[in-house]
Amino acid sequence: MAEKVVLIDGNSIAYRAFFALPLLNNDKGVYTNAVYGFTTMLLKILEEDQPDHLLVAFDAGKTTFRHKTYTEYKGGRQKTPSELSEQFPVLKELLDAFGVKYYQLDQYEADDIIGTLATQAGDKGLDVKVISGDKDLLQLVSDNITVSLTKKGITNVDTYDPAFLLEKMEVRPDQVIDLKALMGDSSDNIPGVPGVGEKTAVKLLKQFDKLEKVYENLDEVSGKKLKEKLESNQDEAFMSKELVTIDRQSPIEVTLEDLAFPGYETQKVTEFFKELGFQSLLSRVQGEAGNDEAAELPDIDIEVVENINSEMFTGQEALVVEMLYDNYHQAPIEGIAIVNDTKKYVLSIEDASKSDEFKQWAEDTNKEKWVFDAKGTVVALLRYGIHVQGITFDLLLASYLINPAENNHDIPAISHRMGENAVKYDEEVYGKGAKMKRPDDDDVFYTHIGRKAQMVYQLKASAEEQLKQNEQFELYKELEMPLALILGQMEHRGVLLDVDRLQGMGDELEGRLETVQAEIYELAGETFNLNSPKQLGPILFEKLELPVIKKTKTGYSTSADVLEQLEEKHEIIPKILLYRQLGKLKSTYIEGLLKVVHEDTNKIHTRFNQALTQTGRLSSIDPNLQNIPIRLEEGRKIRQAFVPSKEGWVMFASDYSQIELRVLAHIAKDEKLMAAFKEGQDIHTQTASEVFGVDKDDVTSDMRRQAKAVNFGIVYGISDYGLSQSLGISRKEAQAFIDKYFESYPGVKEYMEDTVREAKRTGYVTTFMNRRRYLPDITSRNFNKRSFAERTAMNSPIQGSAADVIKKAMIDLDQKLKEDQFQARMLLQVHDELILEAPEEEVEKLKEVVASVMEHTLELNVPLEVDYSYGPTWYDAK
DNA sequence: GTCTCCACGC
DNA sequence: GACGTACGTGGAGACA
Repeated sequence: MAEKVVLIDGNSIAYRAFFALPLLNNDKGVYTNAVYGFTTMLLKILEEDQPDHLLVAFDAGKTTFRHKTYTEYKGGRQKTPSELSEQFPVLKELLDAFGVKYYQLDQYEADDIIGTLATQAGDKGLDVKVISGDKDLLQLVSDNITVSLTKKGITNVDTYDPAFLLEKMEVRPDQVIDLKALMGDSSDNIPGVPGVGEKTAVKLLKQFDKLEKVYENLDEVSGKKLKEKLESNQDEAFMSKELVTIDRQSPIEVTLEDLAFPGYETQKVTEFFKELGFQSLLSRVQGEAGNDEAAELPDIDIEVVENINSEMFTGQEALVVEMLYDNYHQAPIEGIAIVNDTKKYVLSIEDASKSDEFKQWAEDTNKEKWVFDAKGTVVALLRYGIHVQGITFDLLLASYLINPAENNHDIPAISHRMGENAVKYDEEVYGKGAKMKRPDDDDVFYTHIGRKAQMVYQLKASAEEQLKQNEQFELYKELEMPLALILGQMEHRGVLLDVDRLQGMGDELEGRLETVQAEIYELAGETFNLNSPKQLGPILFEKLELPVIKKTKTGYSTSADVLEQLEEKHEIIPKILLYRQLGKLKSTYIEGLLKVVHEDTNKIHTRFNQALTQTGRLSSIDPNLQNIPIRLEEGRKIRQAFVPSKEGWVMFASDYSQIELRVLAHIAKDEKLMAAFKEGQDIHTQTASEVFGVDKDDVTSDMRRQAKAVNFGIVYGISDYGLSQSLGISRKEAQAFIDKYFESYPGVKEYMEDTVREAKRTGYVTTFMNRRRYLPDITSRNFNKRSFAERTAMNSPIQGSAADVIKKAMIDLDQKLKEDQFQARMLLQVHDELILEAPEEEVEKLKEVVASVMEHTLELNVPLEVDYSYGPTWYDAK
């Protein structure tokens, strides 16, 4: 890819920022709004464009060569307010901190500097991006020069390439100057031709192409008045053209090479931000990867150990088991780093796995191990016959609990967030994508993992301190940590897949898909790629002329809800829906699962991500076993391929009934809702009866369906819009439902209001076990952001507390199964249900044990209810 | 490789 | 009236 050059019009952006933002000042009383705005824009460019060359150009002084042509150039402009002009020196300091070059040239404007450099770089075939608020710069647009103009605010831009320019302004880049010459520009005091505005100018240019031609062919101009005006202002027009023409050969003394931008040093920028009081921007540089290469890390003293002996261990060490790939069920262990208060060791997995001393230490419950990702560490080493015990600290889980909104929870990112800089990002050491590999130099590799272990060792104290401060230590230590080990066992154990059965279903689907596909092609009158919405769209909405219901950014929407509305209109529609349904089953579930099944054991080993969701739920990847079909019979049959791993065993599934609504009843202490659960009412019927104001016996199935959707909406925190979509009603009607719901359950309403109020006060919401979710947008002036945050505030405690409940139940159940010496064991968790496998003969006792553990793991002020079932396959456990 | 669209579960 | 609307994962196509 061509190198990227970014040229910023410094004055223009500073002006924009100044006027777009309120007049902020920092604690020293210095105005910083323009600098702040400029910085947000700069950070965005660095993140998104990653320029190889970067320059900020400024205007120099009052007079320019243009004033010789026209003394009134830029006349009548308001003087730059002192609140802004005093920010320019600060802005330049900021650029110095970033290591970004800036330049100004006597008698020239920023435009000319940019024009000259852009032209040079463009000629060399580099990729150029110009950033400004000044439309004049659009004349620079070409195949490899884009110009981004600020819209509202500062970071919001329109990026013009020749096509977009033509679309927006109806001119080519070279016509921009003709356009300005004709219409003038009051802000620069450029006269143009009085009486000619944008419309007329565009019209003239369309007809005559350029200014010179307009005057050569004045006779052909339509309209007497216009002709006169053009005639009498010819000099002004040509002078205007000269004024707005950017000098692309200004005598600049900088070259492209001078503009090389290697990235900034986090340290310097951080310091400067702190000085200016830009607290909110700190996280954007600290989490930034790969920019502090310049600051070489100090060497650390690492001992590469081949002969492991028990003397090495103090009983409190950080342990890092390094793999290059994230699937720890398969990824080879590249090395092991161990750090304690005196030493740093690294070992190869070969040496470690054949060492009795290592195994002894690893499996000794009394020898503390501090790790990053207990689950991955344990599972990876299990493959080498080592069952790690004694893990007392997990940096990954700690970091996740402290703030689930951070999306990067690897050791370097956490370290940087916690103010430690002594470790590189993996990408720097390993590269990324296809080029990712272990460094050829072992020293580099061992140093890297040694540093990681060092970080784990070092950060334990402050991470635990933070958890305690947040009153989350129990959540961490008694819930998530033990759960990690249980999940690890579940993953490692795996679920047996009936591969032949799945294969058989695949073959059958294959045949049916071919048939349906042929029918669709027949009805469409042509063949096309049925999996491509882009190709399907035109067939349905142009060729077959079906009514367009919804559009997407890129074309016609062909989503299921759209197609369902067209079902009656053409017989091709139901076939497409069927094709989609079967195709999904085949590609995602049949082929997808077969792809990841372990070839020796026929088992599937998912990974539960315990440090991802914002609410505290788990997620499942590689494969995702939390979205195996159930709703439609056709898909549900996939579950027949999930079978017990032993002869004479059964699959046993147990799920909470309405756990979220029960949690809601508990938290909100709503009398009616609590009563309904205590009495064992059907909650959807109950809600329908309340919302529609009819007797429970008079609730129709349609009322119940709608009430169910409302309950669903409450649980998931959807908006009136969301509810309107799911019920196919108007937004007003949906809102009416929601209002009615709150009227019916005043306790719920009160809870919702309290929660939002509390979230506004503290900035976060919590669950039963003190899991947190921060909601910075809850005080946003932006209605959408704020509304979303408010719904999140209402919903997260419900969903998150339900997650707490089932997680705790898993710990209790694991304990109980061990205690009572069950052979039965957990395999999967799907948010509100647990799937186990068990010997047939344990089933009777299991029913009772599982249900009672799940129901009583936490006592709420409504009963928790658990349903269970079992059978020879997961399908039968329904 | 990354984005978009679509579809599956809770 | 804004403007994009519960949380996730994954497959396929399109584009670079």
